[in-house]
Amino acid sequence: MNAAMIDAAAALAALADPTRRQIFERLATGPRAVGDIARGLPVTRPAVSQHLAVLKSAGLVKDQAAGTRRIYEIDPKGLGTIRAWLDQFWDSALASFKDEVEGTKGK
Amino acid sequence: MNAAMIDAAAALAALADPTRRQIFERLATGPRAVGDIARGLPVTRPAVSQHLAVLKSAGLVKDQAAGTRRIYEIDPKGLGTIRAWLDQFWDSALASFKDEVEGTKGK
DNA sequence: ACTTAAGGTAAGCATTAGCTTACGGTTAGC
DNA sequence: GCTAACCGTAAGCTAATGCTTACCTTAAGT
Repeated sequence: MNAAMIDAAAALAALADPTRRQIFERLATGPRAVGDIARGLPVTRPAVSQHLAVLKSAGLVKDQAAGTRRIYEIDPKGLGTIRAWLDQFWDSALASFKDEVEGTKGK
Repeated sequence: MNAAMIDAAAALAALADPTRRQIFERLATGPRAVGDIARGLPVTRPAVSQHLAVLKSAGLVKDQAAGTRRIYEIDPKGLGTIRAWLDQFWDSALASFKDEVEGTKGK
């Protein structure tokens, strides 16, 4: 019902791609420019640019102009929405786990 | 480096699909059989079966035979791997957020 | 034994999505 | 002003994937 839950879908879909995760993990070490990110990745720079656009619209990264370069960094907002979405199921998961270790029911 | 981090990829990819999220959310209310899950979803039962296989191999759900029916329920393991993967970036995200509110650099 | 219910699997199809090449726009430096 | 660096966008192609129909197996009920 929350607005955060809605685009938790976008954040999950964004991090589902391996290349996008690589970019995201790379940004975890600190802010970087697009060309710097593309350097060392097995894809071309335009591909990285497209991936960054997806990550940005999912609230996972932020960009910032710096002359002719654009500096990207991790945006905490996207991580927060995913975490909030996961917490929604934490109770159910714990209940399931509790039933398992107790082993009283069903067997 | 952890084994949990490796198949965090599978868990994220599994939850990236909207139908699979619907199934997962439906299971959060309690264990259900396949046909029961398919009832009310806009896809056919075999599609649900395939989705459940993906969720299962990602460690997100567990199944259990009950006569001619199979009861699926949420597996906490999959949620744990995602959470562990997310926590890996929590520090970086907080550092980024900290730089933002301080606003000393860059402006 | 026969029938019915329940569900996994195979084959095939249509859509999506990631990648590349090519191009255009903006800023720094000479 | 001109050139070079940096980056986003468009167009097009290929591979992946989600869905359906059809089939087969297993278990329960009569």
